[in-house]
Amino acid sequence: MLDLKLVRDHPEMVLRMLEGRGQDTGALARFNELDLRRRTLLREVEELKAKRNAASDQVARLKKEGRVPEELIAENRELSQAIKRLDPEVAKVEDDERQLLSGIPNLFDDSVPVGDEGQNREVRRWGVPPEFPFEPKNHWELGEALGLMDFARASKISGSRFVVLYGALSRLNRALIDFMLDLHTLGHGYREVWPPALINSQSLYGTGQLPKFAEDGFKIENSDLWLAPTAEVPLTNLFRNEILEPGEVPVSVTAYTPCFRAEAGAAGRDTRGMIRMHQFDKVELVKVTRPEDSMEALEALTRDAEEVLRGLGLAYRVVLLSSGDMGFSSAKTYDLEVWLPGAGAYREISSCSCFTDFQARRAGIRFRREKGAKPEFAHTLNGSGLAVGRTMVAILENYQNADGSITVPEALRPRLGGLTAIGVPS
RNA sequence: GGAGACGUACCGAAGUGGCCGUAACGGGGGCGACUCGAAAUCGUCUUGUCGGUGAUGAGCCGGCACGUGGGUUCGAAUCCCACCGUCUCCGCCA
Repeated sequence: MLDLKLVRDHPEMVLRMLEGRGQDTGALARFNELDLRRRTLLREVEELKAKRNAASDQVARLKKEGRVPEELIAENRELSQAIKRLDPEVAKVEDDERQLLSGIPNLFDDSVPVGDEGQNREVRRWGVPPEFPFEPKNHWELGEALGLMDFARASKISGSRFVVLYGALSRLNRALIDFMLDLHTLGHGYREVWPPALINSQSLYGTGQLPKFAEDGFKIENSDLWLAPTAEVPLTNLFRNEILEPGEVPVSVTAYTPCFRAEAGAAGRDTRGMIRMHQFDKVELVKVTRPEDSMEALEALTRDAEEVLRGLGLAYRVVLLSSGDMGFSSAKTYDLEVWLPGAGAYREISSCSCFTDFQARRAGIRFRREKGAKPEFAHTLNGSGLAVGRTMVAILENYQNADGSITVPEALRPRLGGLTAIGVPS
């Protein structure tokens, strides 16, 4: 959520942002109208309340003297009735304004290229896409041929966009989670967290998934709980409505969770394979920083995510997203795209974003610079470190051999009991 | 799931219709005094938010907040209702 006063006093900034994101700018005019109306009403009702409070004190004083000021009480009754009429009106306008404001996306950083997807900018590449003396296969062809990846039975159990993994692939999935968590905790100084995977609507509101993106989530029936779409939600909401003391900032936390997404708008896209699932595993990185440190923290967080790909020897590139391609809450986003030989393309495997104070304002995440100082909104960041399913996809496609077996990346071998290849008796 | 108790500031906790909300009392923390320094002691300060007015500062004026939301009342932390959470006991259970 943007700062109310910023929207009020600097509409030109908001306008530029909405245009850059390719969004309807009408919200701004509606906001001004509502804000003016709210403040007018508020003044009116607050004046009445001040009068009533003063009169009530007066009643108390007179009663103490043994008098019963019938007239004053009658006057006050009328004041109260007027307040009772106005209060719901104020509440309604406040609610409308909040709803409108919470539907306005975040301002984007000056370094973000303005425009649509075509303006996305590759900032660096790492590694060399492997050459194959044969036609490289898709991960699902490889996985199914090995008998270790089963979409048919997943569909029987659950439906489309689910997968069953067996044996070495199931173990590879587990090893990847372990590898990533160890790298980030032991190597990059993150604190490991094991959070809930069912999340209440307040928390989803705090990170910006609600109210705008309700159709992307799975909601539990007869309950206020949702399946977590990403560990970003529980990790960031760890600090919701809290004031962090000077020594506690910056915060770096990481968690593995299963993630659940309805993929409502993705009909027909990535229908085959493990790229776009209703359920997938992800290791997430979250940071909470002081405002002046957040852009540098985004660079650090992105590098932390890149380290996973480097450790696994997977070629990738880093893409700075344009204003029109960025997420709703983000001020600046780097996507990590891994090379997939089966697809012959770089595909997103991590998205690292700085949300400035946008989530912090919604979620009430604040900090103090010094003991006793006034609390300020912190900045929040997150990134995938990495999406586990897509990492497995990348390993299968990049490490495939002519006979359909998969070489295990060196870094993972200790976690797979020394296994060097999947699919051939060694 | 059933029964009971509880929810007030950074922590503990008092307050049972107005003189009780920065909010008693205790602790913690900041600043100061004493001290060569420290401890002990003493003094003092320690919520946030919205609106108005200032300059988007300081200050001042006002509204709101005693888990959340309603209700009763001229007036609610206090009485009533619903919901949420915590604890204890019982039941069930990986």
